[in-house]
Amino acid sequence: MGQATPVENERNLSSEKTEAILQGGMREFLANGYAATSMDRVAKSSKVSKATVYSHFQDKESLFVALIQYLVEKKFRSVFDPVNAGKISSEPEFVLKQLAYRMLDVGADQPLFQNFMRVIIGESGRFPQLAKAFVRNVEKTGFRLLTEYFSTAPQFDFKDPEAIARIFVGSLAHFLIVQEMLHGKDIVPMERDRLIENLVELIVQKEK
Amino acid sequence: MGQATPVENERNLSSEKTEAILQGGMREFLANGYAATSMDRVAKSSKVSKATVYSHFQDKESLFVALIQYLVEKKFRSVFDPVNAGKISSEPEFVLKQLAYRMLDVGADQPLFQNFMRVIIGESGRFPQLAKAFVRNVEKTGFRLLTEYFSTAPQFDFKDPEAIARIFVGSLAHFLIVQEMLHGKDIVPMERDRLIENLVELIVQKEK
DNA sequence: ATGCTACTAAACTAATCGGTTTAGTCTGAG
DNA sequence: CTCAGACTAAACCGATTAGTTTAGTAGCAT
Repeated sequence: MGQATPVENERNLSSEKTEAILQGGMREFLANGYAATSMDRVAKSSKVSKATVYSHFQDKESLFVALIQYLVEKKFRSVFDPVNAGKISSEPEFVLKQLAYRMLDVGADQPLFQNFMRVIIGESGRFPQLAKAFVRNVEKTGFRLLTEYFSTAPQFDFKDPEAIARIFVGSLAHFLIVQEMLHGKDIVPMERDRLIENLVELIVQKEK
Repeated sequence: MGQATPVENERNLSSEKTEAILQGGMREFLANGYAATSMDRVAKSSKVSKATVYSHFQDKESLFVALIQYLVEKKFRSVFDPVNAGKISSEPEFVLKQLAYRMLDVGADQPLFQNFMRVIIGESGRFPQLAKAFVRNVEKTGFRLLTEYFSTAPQFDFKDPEAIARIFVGSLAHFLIVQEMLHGKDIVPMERDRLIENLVELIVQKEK
């Protein structure tokens, strides 16, 4: 497998061009997936010559890997971990609902993130290291935040806060996948509020 | 978009060949995705000449669509709906655990199903009608079974059984995606029993 | 001015793609 | 025997692919 590091700065390659290529690569790869994206299109979308693409990145696979690593670490890292979900000391019911809404928001109306997850899952067979990077940075981040909250909030006394965190994140993530990514809105309709209401209630009833 | 119906039986095209092509197509498309699969490889894997492939299916897209429709309706339809999860009249805790184990089993040790879901999600942008077929046949089937159970089992009195069903299926499906498909086992380790135990407890505590 | 280098546009290569065609084999019906 | 049609292997087509090369431009340092 190709290495993830761009050739950049082995010489004076401008990081502006590198950035442009990553932006163009993002548009193309996230819209079409790995195999269906051509390097000519990446170059055109980056407004850079094809030769420049190949002077900044070793080959197609290297560019793709570098791009996904970049997205996973810089751009979508905190998608499941919105900046301090309100006052963390409010009513648990409020905190959890707030958190759930933000997760569904960012997943739903950011078409880029939807395509990003599509590519991550779609290519997880051929690029397992990228899938793992996604789990390490995105999923794990969400789990940790919630596990911490369930462990420390005085209203709760779960014997296994991590498992509860998984159930919380899993319910919402799966909802997002079915309703948005798989276009299930018309087939198995359900208001987000309905899911969130029931999910939070299910968990909050466990209060001390 | 191409039509889903094979050309078969407009003339005497043998359904043995059709079946062989679908099998070969399944191996290739599920392993490599749509764009990265060539028709030459499909023909070779089907042990059939390329010309025969094109006499049974109009083009690549038609074959792919027909294949996924076939898998969605015939092969993986009841994956989330295992044949009558034990005696439906047993203890709810037992019934739910049984159901959860079967869902995780079939998802985990059937590499074909994993690749199938990978392709469905990965191609859901370019083939929305296939994603919808998946939701209609696979997901909805699982939801319905559980919704019915939660509605009719005398031990429960949920005000919104459908939402609870979503939470149940979602938690398990997301677990499957992260642990198996995205190779997260080592990064965010968790025993399936731990998740199932907590999920079932969370729901069963709601008994009348 | 000279030289170095990041860059561009465009031509190029070898391979592969989806799809068609050709020439010929085999089988079963009339 | 004859004929139709399902099938095969292989050649073929034009387009597209990843990647390289070529020729030339622009900026910057000495």
